[in-house]
Amino acid sequence: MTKFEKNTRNRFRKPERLTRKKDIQQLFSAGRSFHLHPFTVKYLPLTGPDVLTHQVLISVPKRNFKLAVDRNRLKRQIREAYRLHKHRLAGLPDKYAIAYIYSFKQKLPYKELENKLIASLDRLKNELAKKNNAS
RNA sequence: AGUGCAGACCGCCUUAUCGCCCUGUAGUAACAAUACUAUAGGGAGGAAAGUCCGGGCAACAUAGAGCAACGCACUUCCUAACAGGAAGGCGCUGUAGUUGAGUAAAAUCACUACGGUGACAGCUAGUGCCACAGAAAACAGACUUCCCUCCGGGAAGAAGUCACGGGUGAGGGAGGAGGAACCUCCUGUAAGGUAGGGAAACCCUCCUGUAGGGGUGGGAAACCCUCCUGCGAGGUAGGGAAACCCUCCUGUAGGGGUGGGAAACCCUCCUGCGAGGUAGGGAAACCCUCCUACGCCAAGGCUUCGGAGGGUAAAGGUGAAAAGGUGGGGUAAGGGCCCACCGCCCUGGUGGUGACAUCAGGGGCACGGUAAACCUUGCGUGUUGAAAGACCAAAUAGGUUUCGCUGGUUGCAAAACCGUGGGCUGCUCGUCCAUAAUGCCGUACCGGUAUAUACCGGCAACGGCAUAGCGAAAUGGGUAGGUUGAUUGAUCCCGCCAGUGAUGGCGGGGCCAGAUAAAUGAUAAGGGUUCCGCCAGGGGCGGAAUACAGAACCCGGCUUACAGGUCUGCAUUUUUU
RNA sequence: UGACCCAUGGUGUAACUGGCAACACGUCUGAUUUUGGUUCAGAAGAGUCCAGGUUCGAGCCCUGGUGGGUCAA
Repeated sequence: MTKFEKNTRNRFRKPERLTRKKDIQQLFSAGRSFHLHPFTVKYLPLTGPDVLTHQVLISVPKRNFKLAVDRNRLKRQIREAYRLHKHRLAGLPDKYAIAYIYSFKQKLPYKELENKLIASLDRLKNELAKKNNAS
């Protein structure tokens, strides 16, 4: 157990974000993915000695939302929801790079976003657990 | 109070919980770096947007000048700079004014006041374009029209028509006479006259012309002959006018009066005569002007068409636009041909820093529009942009070039020490790491062969060369990171001063985001503002809305988007005083 | 972040130096055929992405905006 997961307060700091360009390219070229209504989720195991936690990337395409204000607000709301519910991913042996892509053309209220994100987190955990058992 | 326009400004607030980014302080991980924890402070905009201009900053380039390319364009000022701003000029335009001109009243023009608006250098530097229509679309002149002259009187441009048109026209002068008729003489003209008889009105006769009619006249016909009737030989025209006549006045002679008076004489009436009158009227010869029949003279005239030569550009109604405009004079007709006013151009004076304004003189006018057409003129711009650029470390990885080193002592060896080189992200100290060959040539030396020259071998000394290794530096390329650039600035607030103002100066105070796959969020509660509905009228309850929009190196502008609100000015409407 | 291009009938494209927005396919109607296709004849269908300006006149020139696309890294 790392010190980040030990923390009972739901924080979301810099190391939990996916920032390395190489990792991002790797994730988008080799990662597995599934779709759950507003989100498209991609994930890939992370390797390396420095990895202490899952790393998350949140993206809202410019194609669907022209105004920067709308994109920023959606990303902030998704990040807030992830911050409050990321503990549902605890207990996995490996650490993963995860990309949340909001692929819906209309804005959703925060409550709905939160519910959908919880569902997507549960499904992600199940898929990962299944994969580990199989291997 | 409402509405509209213009300008300036604000552009939701508070609390709690969970979070994010930056900075300071303290603590923990030995220091540092870094991370975590605690705590304090700060954390999107008027447009952060579009990326349309301008600058700072940085790298590279650069002798100077020019060309090209791009941009700008009324003036002066502000500014680091600008395509920005301020003030002004000019053009266009809105409202108001009774101020002036103008009109019947208006329209309209000018002026004044308050605004709005303009990519506002140059088409009298050049080139290009101006569809259709129209005679013509830009050197003005071709066409139509208009005007003049000529093309013909017995010859010719053609045809038609008419004697209509142009002159002359009741001539002029001298003598006789009051004057006319009349007579004599003279004279002018292209022509310039009015039959005979009678005194004359007028009548008669004749000639001629013309119009109409008749003829059992002629003739083939054209036409001729003849007869009858009508017309023509001046004017009811205008003005003047002698003789003469009448009236009146004056004079004179005679006469009358039952007029006056003593008388002289006076008054009045009648008649005659003569002379006269600035008197009145009539009369008309005649004169002047005008008109005119027939005749006469000259010549054809007029109209239309055509031809030749010339004048003119006013007219042509088309077009978005037509060759200065309006009016008058002038002309054969016209024209800036001339003139007045307006416009335009040139020159000069005055005022203004200047754009420009105004005044005077000159030019008669050449100058259509289009430069958001090419272009010309003036001014400006080196190129590239923070993913620019600078620094650091890693993989002790490679390429190329240059330089340096590949030693010494102890020791059997391992190893140690000295020296040398390098690292520890600036220097010193300190500490750590490395210190790894061989060949060839020459010189000297040693050994051998050899009488000597010479030859062979060795070499731990010196010098040189080659390869290899190690190190450093430079350079070029690749991979993935970090720090910096990068937040104290053409800064913000307040006050004073200068300036019409944009703005600038001085003084005091403040520090106000700094992310980098990229920070401002979520939840809850309350409030504010606006609108709607209900209760009801101070107010309360409920519902809805709360815009446009998110920093990315930093500034100055412009443009675009925007719920709602505040202030100021102007205009207008209503109510109250 | 920087550089650049495009927008015209339902679709794909023209319109040269500013002067009546053209062509093909498609659609519709009629003819030919037993019917369909082919073929032939004819017709309809736009005001040029939006707003403003320059000009007598704008698809074209200028300014601002909207949408779409390409390139460099």
